[in-house]
Amino acid sequence: MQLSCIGIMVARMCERCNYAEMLEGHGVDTTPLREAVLRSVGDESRPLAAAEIMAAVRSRMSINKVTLYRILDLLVDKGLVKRLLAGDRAFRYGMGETRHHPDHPHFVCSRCRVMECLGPDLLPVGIKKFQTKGKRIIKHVDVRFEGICERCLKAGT
Amino acid sequence: MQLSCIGIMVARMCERCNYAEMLEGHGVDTTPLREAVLRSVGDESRPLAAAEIMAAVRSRMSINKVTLYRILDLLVDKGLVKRLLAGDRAFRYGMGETRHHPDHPHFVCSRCRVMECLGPDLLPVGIKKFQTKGKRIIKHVDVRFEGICERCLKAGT
DNA sequence: TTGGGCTTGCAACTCAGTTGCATAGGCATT
DNA sequence: AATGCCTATGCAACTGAGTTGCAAGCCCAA
Repeated sequence: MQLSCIGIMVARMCERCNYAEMLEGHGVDTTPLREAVLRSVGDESRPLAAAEIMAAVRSRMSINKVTLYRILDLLVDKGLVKRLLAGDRAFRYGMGETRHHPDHPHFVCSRCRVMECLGPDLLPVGIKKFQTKGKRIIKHVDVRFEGICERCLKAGT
Repeated sequence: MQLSCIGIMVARMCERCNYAEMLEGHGVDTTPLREAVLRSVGDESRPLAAAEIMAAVRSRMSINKVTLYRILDLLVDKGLVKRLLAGDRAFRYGMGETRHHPDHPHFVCSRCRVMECLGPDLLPVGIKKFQTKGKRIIKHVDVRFEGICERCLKAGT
């Protein structure tokens, strides 16, 4: 990460330009903090709690917690980021759906509360074609697997 | 509800005896408060937030909020009650799985945050046979539909 | 009757997130 | 340059849901 935008082409796309573009593409003016928050979420393979995002952003610049929550609200609102439930009191934040990030279920370890992304293939077939049974409107489905993660299995008795 | 245990047989089972029996059956000594809490959860068709359970119990007897949370912890621990996520910061509590209450997905209205139970038939086929892919152990799957409920659809523009 | 183990209550606390203001920068208009 | 406005950020104080620590009160057994 932190690849130069005008450097030679490398395997990974220039994330820096990318995140700024993503913001603009969703009608959000980019600011250094917004970009840093989105980058912190996007550079991780698993959804993070606000406190983890704050630590990640603070490793590079200074940010107030209120600002962080406001930026997260904004990004969730614009669909760039998804607010996820892990089963404890803290929300997790992961990248919103795009071509590169298709909808997928999550796994939460009930011991260490870490949340992981599962492959979209683990979304049970047919779950996308849920009916609007009754007179309610169904907009999303959220599939959450719970159990013990690999690390805890290795570590614990 | 509140049918007499020694009265004539009516369509519904004697809930009073039932809840006490359920407690004992799960190795929990019954007390008036525990029974009242379990009844409040069991008599509802939808999962309730702690505050709603408190109101329901208090309509019949007095209870302290700490006691309520401790009883809920106990019931969840013993499997009599299930702690559910609605998308806001408050847990919901619904009856645990039994022969009469099979596993089922839930619906949450993103406008009024009310949670409803959906039929077990709405659990996408095959979701029960999820693999223990990788080296993690998967214990539960939680399927949550989100959208706008019937009441809000009628009420709102 | 002494002691231990439960259940319940009260007060104070925690944690994650929110609200209400103040400040500071940017841009447009005068 | 001065004025006004609009947005982004920060600080302090607050909120809501749940938790912790400790003190009764009660029951049963030794």
